[in-house]
Amino acid sequence: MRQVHHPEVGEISLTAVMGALSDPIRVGLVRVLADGCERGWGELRAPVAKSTLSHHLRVLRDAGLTRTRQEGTRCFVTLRVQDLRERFPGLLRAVLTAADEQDVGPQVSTQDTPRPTVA
Amino acid sequence: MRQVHHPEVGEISLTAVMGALSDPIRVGLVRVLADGCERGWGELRAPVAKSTLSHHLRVLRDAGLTRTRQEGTRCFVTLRVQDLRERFPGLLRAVLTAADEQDVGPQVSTQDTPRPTVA
DNA sequence: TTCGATGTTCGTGAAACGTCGAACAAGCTA
DNA sequence: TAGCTTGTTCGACGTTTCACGAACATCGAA
Repeated sequence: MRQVHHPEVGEISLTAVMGALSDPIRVGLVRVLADGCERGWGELRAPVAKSTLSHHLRVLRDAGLTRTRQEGTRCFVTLRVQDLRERFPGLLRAVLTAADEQDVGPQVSTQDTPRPTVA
Repeated sequence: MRQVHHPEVGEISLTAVMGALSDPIRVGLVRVLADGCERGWGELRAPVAKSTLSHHLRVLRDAGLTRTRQEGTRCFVTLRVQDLRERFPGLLRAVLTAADEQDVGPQVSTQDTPRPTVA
């Protein structure tokens, strides 16, 4: 399809990351990817049209939160856990903890392994 | 002028906070207020019209990041450090560290004239 | 080569955002 | 009372965001 751009670790902007995390669907996506494992694009489930999902994944990618890898016609998405830890120590953990607590973006899941509901 | 609304600690939404922190000027304001001390509205300096500054302070207040107190015709603003720590442990520190590192919102400052210390 | 699957991009609206200046409201002060 | 100070609100403007369906590009399979 097209080679996409990923910002370098040093280029990841705080305000861009904050903006990316200001939408419940995107926070839901981050939660799904939180374990650092790669997920297939088509595996992701969100209550929006696929063009909209593509848009959200693009925002996350452009902000430097995720990395997209292409393989044939398929895409795989990863949360840039290590890069984020390096650039913003403590931020990811704080966000994920709060997101779990408030159950942000609950309708986002993966086809195979739905996220367990937090007690 | 008007009684403003401040969300309770338990009502502070993660996505609202992230959205509030997605603008450099607002991050600059948070940096200025980071020590937890109260600042006078008129003491704040930012490269925008006062109506715009009022808008930004409103966004911060509505998101639950700051508290506004009125005294006569003047307003005083505080960062809700304790509330934020309680609601989002580790978040504020991570954000401030990154904001300092990237020098976000550098044009925001306080007028460094002596001001009445508020107890 | 043709077909189907997979994401991206485009075109289009509706809504939200950031910005400004002007007008306003509330409280001091002369 | 009048006038000044302080900050909010309003209306306007242009930009950006989010949403959708349709069209497109690319690759693997038939």
